[in-house]
Amino acid sequence: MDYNFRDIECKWQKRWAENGTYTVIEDESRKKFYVLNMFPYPSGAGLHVGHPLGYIASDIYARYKRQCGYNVLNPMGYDAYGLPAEQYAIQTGQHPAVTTVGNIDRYRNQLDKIGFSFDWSREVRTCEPSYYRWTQWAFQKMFGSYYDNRLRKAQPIENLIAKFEESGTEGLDVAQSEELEFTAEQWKSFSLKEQSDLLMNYRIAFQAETMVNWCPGLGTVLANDEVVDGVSERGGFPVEQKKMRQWCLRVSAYAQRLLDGLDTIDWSESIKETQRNWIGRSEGTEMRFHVKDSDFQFTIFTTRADTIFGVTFMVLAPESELVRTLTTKEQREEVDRYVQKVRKRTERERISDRKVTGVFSGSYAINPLTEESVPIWISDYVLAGYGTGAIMAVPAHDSRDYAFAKHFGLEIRPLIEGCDVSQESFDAKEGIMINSPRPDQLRDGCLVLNGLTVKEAIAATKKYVKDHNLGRIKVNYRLRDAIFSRQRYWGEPFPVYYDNGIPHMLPEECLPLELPEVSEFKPTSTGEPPLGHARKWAFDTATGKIVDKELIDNKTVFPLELNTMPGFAGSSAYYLRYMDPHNDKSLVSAATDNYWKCVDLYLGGSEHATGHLIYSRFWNKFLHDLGVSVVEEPFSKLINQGMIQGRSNFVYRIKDTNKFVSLGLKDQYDTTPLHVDVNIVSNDILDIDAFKAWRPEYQTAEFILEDGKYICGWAVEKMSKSMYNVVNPDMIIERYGADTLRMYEMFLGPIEQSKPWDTNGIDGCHRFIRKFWNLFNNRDGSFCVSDDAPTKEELKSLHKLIKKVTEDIENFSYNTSVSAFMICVNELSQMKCNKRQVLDILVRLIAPFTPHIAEELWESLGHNSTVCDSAWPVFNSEYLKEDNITYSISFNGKTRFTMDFPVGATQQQIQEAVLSNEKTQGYIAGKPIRKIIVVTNKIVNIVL
RNA sequence: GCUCGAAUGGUGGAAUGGUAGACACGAGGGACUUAAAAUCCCUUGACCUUUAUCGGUUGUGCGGGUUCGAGUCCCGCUUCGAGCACCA
Repeated sequence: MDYNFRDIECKWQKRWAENGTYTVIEDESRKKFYVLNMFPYPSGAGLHVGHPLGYIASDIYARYKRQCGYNVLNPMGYDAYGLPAEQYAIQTGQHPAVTTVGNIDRYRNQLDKIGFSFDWSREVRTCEPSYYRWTQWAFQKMFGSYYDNRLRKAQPIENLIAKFEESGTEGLDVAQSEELEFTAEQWKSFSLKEQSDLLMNYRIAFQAETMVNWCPGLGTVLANDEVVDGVSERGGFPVEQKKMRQWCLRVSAYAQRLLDGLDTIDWSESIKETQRNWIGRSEGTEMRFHVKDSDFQFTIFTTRADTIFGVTFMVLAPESELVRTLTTKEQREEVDRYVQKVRKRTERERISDRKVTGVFSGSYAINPLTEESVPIWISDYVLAGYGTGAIMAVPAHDSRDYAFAKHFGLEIRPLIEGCDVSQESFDAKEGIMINSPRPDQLRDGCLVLNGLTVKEAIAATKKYVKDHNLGRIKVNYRLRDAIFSRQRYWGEPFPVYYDNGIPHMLPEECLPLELPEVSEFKPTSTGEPPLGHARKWAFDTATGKIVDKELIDNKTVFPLELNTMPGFAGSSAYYLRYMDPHNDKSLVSAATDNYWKCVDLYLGGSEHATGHLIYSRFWNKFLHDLGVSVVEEPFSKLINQGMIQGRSNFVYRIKDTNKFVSLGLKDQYDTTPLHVDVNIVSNDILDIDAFKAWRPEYQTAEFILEDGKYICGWAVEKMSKSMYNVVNPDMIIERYGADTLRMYEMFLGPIEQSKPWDTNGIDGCHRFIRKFWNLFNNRDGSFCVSDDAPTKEELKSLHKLIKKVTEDIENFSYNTSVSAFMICVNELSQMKCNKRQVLDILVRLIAPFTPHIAEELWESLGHNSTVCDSAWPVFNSEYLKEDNITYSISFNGKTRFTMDFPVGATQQQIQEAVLSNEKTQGYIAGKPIRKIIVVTNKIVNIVL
């Protein structure tokens, strides 16, 4: 029988589906292993060959683990909410649900052809009520919680309310937006609305007026990680800063735990580093400065407390509340003008144009240590959102302060021995301190930093500030709270209604709150989000039903929230839902959660480093505090598969003609390179007839050939439609089969590396699979496995392979194991090996890589079970042992001759044998041998 | 600017400090064939030498170092990629 991959793959895919081969159930008697891919957003373009790379890699691992006896969970689902479907809906009126389902079907169809071992009975879709019910539930729990810094844990908000009733904010140590102070009496005197507003300062899901990234092009706000270089990640529309009341998640409360957790997980150093940067922990000092001729004081944050004696001015962020208070009458007009001007600048302009600008506030601050007064300036190089929005400026040791001081002619006072600040500031945290004031110039006590190193000086100043109650030691994080509202239709609705402007959670039994139908997907004419179009969008507290909004009476029927949740909401806990996808009592049952625990191997792109991978770690930690997720870190091992880039081809058109010149001759003409569809190019040779048929305007094209061929140029670019370099997996499968595709994707290179797709090399893998098939099948098509005992050489070749493949899979080094298969099959076919004992093992080894052909051959070997349930072969080193070992005898790094020694020869025996060998007789090139070193790897090195 | 990672033939890429370039593509040559496809065999880093074999020199971005021995370890650069970036 010939290798007919189409029939074989079709047959087995059908059989797997019918028999539920990959359905998995919890089984306490077996060890679990949880493999997960980042679930895809089903885009309209379908899959290209880059998408399945990670799925194939994880599928190989999942199948391998299964053969090793693990109970493997390998689920798949869809991140179904997202902007493209909604944009499409706005343009065409097509409901996003319809588009999404269509795309999902297409994805499923494509995925099924590749032969994955997914358990589809556990599929989740984030846009289905039975799924997003638990997204809404988690949000409500966050609303009902605050973060206790002492316990390092989320707590029910009721505990905090009880505390306020008893003793107000006294001795409170909790995560909060701003530090508030009130007594129990004050708390009790507040109105309901005031209490509600105050609690927002502490809740983990809270509403706040914040500066948000407003994207007019998309009509919504965006999270920080959704904004890249001042434009929206999706669509590339400009983003501006705007103050809006929004739902937020207090991710910052978990900053330290998110940082600490990184040390406990097996992720790549680069992605951990990215997260560390994003969290941006910095240890420093907060210091209070009094304002001259006033009782007013304000706080600044610095990491360089040691430079307190070099402070020559202060700077406020233009958006800071302090600006209003500290601007004097005389300066008001100028300051207002400046603040207005700054506000108009977009994020983008700020980044591209870093001119030094600023304005004097008119006030002076008093240095708490020296009582010296220094001017307070306002400039946009200080950010309102970080620290306190105010800084002490030390131009000698901070390049930004330096630039500002030079521009406005302010004093620059160096504090480190030997540093030259005439051209630039000295920012390094090293050197010996000088220029401390004399003790009698200090306000109280004495702090002399002279002679200390920077590090010592920082510590000494911190201690001084603390001891003299001038401020406190403070750790700041760059990580901001996540803005959680989107003014969109296609997302999870908030299970929230409003009573007199006070948000209330829908009762848990009313979940899920389903996304309503709307007449339009655009914002309303009054600027409300799309849900403003929904008629049936009010909550009746008396009946617990969703009713028409005309019935709103603000007594029992209240308006519902019009915002929806952002994309990361649904993807933050989906790995938990896969464990128990049909549970309608809880997100995941305790028993199931306790069995699967966490994802053992997570695969996905590194582009989610500061988005999904932070949010879901945060989300999981919160659930963990609630007692839901038993393990604090959800993904114990993470592999980031590289992007598959496109390999574009070019043709060169001679200017103003319809004539195309081959690559090697193009320099002789004035040409324009044009992208040409890679699917009509083979080995960079253009299929001229296909090219003429490709576009009507090329029908009459003429060509200047070299050697009778048209050679195309090429370049590596992103795989995209507009570059005509998209390669579709369906097409590859049609031509070579899924097994070849799987092998080739793994063969391309290390899984973590980005690399261009080049269909040219695929023949090698296809040839290999045919060769493998031919070990079992004669040329004439007959099955030809013999029951003879295998030879020593055959077993050696086989066991070398078992060892290599097992190690490689464990190390995710699939490309080298594909090579190992090729070598082994080559050797075996040269030995004409068709022994059952060998082939039986070979099939089991290759099954994770090429499951279809493996099943087919496994069946023809006479097994009744599937090969995916067979045992992983055991390596036996006995077969690799040799009688004699050939040593290379070398000096000066060159092999001079070889000698054979029996296995187990001692170092001394070898040395003596080499010394007395007839070729040396103790001398080489007339010089006596000084030293003989026996190197493990069959090499003996001689030193003269 | 700070942090992390990388650099090996025409290409993708192999090498626990131990014979660099496995494996594959591409290229060249050959066998089979009316021809094509398919299959199989040989050559393939560069340079020198030779009719050919044999042989030699050189070679992993650059410059040093450690070592009997360095693509691999250490120090100093260069280039490329990624992340963060007026974060005080």
